[in-house]
Amino acid sequence: MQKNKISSAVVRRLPKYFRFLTNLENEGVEKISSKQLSEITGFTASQIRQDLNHFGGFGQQGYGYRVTELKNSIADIIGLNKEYNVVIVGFGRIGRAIYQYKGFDTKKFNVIGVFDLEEGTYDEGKIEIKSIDKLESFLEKNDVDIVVLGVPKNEAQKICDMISGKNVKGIWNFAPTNVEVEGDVAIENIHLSESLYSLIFYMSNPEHY
Amino acid sequence: MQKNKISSAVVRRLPKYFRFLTNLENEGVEKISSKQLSEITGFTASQIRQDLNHFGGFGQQGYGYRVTELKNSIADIIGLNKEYNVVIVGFGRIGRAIYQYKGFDTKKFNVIGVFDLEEGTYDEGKIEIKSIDKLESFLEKNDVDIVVLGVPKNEAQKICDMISGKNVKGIWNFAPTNVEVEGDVAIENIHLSESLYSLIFYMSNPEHY
DNA sequence: TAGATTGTTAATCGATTAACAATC
DNA sequence: TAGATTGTTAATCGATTAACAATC
Repeated sequence: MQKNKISSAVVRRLPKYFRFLTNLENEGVEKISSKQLSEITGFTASQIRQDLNHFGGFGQQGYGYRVTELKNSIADIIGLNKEYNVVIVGFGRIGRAIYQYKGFDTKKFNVIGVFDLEEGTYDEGKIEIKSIDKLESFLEKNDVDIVVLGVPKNEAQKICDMISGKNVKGIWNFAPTNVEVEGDVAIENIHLSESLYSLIFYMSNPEHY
Repeated sequence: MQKNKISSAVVRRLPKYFRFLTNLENEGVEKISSKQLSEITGFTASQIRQDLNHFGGFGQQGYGYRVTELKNSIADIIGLNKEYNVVIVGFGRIGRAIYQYKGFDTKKFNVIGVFDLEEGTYDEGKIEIKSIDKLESFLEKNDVDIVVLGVPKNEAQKICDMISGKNVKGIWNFAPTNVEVEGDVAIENIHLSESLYSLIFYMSNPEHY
């Protein structure tokens, strides 16, 4: 019954399509062809059509795609029209940066808890930081969708062990280590130093860039 | 004369090899086979050998690889044994997080300048924040290898236009937009919302995870 | 020498690109 | 209708995996 898995290459392009289409919408563009989208995104027109057709036919032959309609369809596919309860674990530099990140719609991403080794408050008492000791019971009592992991690498796996069986659906991991969690939990890693090291590789080896 | 380009898939695995080998070294492990490394990393033994052999033969038939030696070789390949002068442009949440990020060796990454719209100081006067107006002349007078872009998306391309022709070798871009720069400059993007959106896609569509 | 494991070539698999029939 | 552009199948390309000879 299960359809073929969407390859991760396609999944990584979906947010890019969403971003470019949002820009086009803001510029007031109403229609776009795969050829035009190709020029903007750098992907081939063929690839764009292939990608979209994994999820359905959003275009009109001879015409192209309606920008707003396609943008909204992609938002639905990704799941951007739902709300998510988020907990930030580890309130160091990265946890704080994520807390205040303005890049995504904060109506959809409710940070309902912030945890760190040290209890306390932050931002003139506006943020209550709870002890990590209380994370497990918090996850049991609240409907947490996403855990943002901003703890040191030694702590990351311990937190993930707490998470399994708590109905958490995704982990956004900033710790520089691979974590595992039991059950149906998606994990997305941001490994900053790996990204920097890739950059340095290309700087050191420009013939491969 | 130019050899075949190393594929980006390989380049992205190099920092992972480096990370796992560093861990192994710290644990006191002296030798490792591609099969053992496969179990640790999740890559196939075949792939690991293929990847390494793009850069030379680092192993010994019948024996395996010496951990420290291989780790050092990979560091050399990536370019981790050199020093880099870094400038941070945009000192908001992300710029600050990167400034204080402890994940990479700060001896090798000298932050020699921090720029923002507003001049000032930070961290009890320890950090001087210069006006972005002065960035261009700073780049001319100093040998800057890497520019970290932590500005809003509308500003990002303007900064990149300043950068071309200034001997900058790499841009680490955190702005949620694609930037371009003339000349032989490597660009590495960290698109936080795209990463989050991928996570949400898999949360919403677990059958594709 | 025998066993182990690399380095490397060949086979397979999957993703991208090209082509074109369908159709607006 | 003619022109344009999608949706989709087929061809190509590149990356991964398998196999094995080389050799420590």
